[in-house]
Amino acid sequence: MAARGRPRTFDPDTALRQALELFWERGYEGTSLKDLADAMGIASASIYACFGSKEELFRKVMALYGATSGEPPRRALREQPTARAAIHAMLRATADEITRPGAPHYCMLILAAPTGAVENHAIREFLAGLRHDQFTAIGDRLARGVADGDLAAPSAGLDAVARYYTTVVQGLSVQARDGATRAELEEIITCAMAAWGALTSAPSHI
Amino acid sequence: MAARGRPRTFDPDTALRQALELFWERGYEGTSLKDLADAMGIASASIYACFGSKEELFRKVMALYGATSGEPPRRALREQPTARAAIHAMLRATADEITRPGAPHYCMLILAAPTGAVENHAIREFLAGLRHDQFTAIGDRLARGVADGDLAAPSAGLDAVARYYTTVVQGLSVQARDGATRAELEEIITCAMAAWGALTSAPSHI
DNA sequence: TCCTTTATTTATCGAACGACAAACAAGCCG
DNA sequence: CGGCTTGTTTGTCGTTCGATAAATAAAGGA
Repeated sequence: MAARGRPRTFDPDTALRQALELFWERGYEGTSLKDLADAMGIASASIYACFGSKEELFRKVMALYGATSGEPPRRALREQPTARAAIHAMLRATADEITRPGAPHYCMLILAAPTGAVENHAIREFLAGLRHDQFTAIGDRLARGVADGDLAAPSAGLDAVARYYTTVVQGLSVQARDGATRAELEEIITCAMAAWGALTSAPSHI
Repeated sequence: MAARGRPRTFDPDTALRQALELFWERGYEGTSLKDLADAMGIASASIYACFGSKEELFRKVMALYGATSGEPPRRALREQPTARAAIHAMLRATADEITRPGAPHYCMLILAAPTGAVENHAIREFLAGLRHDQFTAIGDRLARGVADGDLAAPSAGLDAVARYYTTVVQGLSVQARDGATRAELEEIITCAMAAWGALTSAPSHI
């Protein structure tokens, strides 16, 4: 418990946030250890001592990212009363996050490392796993809607609808990256939600 | 006209196709000149002599990519008789291309270089421009539908609908990258087209 | 034939890459 | 204090990066 040895001269949480900023700006392979060390204000050897390696640092960065930027969409899915409202609010929360002033306009899960050198295959798998979690969360929320009675089992299949809205989330990220405004994302979301009525047969009293 | 000097010992078109394969597998930054030279069967100096630089080679690769993989979706937009059929066929042609056996399952315009090092900004801008062309082509096709009388001007706005279907195309690429099958992409497309009726008010006799 | 032109080979450039070893510094504990 | 533990600094490891200069090779034209 007691602090043995020489104390750290930097705050790991602060350094992690600075690493997040840089990885977010440039993606995984586009960010070098020298860039990171400069931005974090420490030597690269301290990165290894504190965080393990570039890859482990990135994984910790993504944990922070998920706990911050990922929370509003997750909360929307969790707290909205109906499946339809949850999906709609999740899309809007996503749009908020990927057009936030002062941060890069895209979702790191989707665009931080979609392709790259062979030796970074593990990172791509890691991100693909997180994307699969997104899909699962959406599918689970739809299933809850069925259980709650606010959503009739869609004729298209729950998985198909979940995959569709996952696709919209992922497409939104590319749109934001290409400079789409929050208002333009809202229009896209309106279009995407226009499919809801045809996809589902929600009881009319909801 | 006459072939002056020592003739080339390799076929630039073949070499370009081999470069396309490698860039497609690994993205722009993930592919090194050594990788390219090995795959193309020539020395890196010959790449510079024939193609200029890594960046110029990539631009030529993308021209080839657009002329081959890009053609079926473009043809769908061009040749289908109504806007609705054109959008639907374009989405299905896209799905065909990004699940083609023997090729990576994603669209290079979207995922070959969405993020990266600062010095490769020009490449990202280049790809962003090609993505904008996609959006424009979709918007133009919708406008033609209005002119042809098979599509009433959508209340949501033509641009919004065009941006929506562009978003779906881009999301499909991430889905394919994550292992979605052609059948699963078809389900997504069905969901995306389910919005059409609500977005537009096509004359019922079409 | 020899000159010009173009292509290929070979070798290498300086810089940056991720990663780490060794030496030094700063705290607690006995 | 003197040892122990931990963090930081410094320097450098071997590799790879994109890019090119110089030397060699193979064709046509005079």
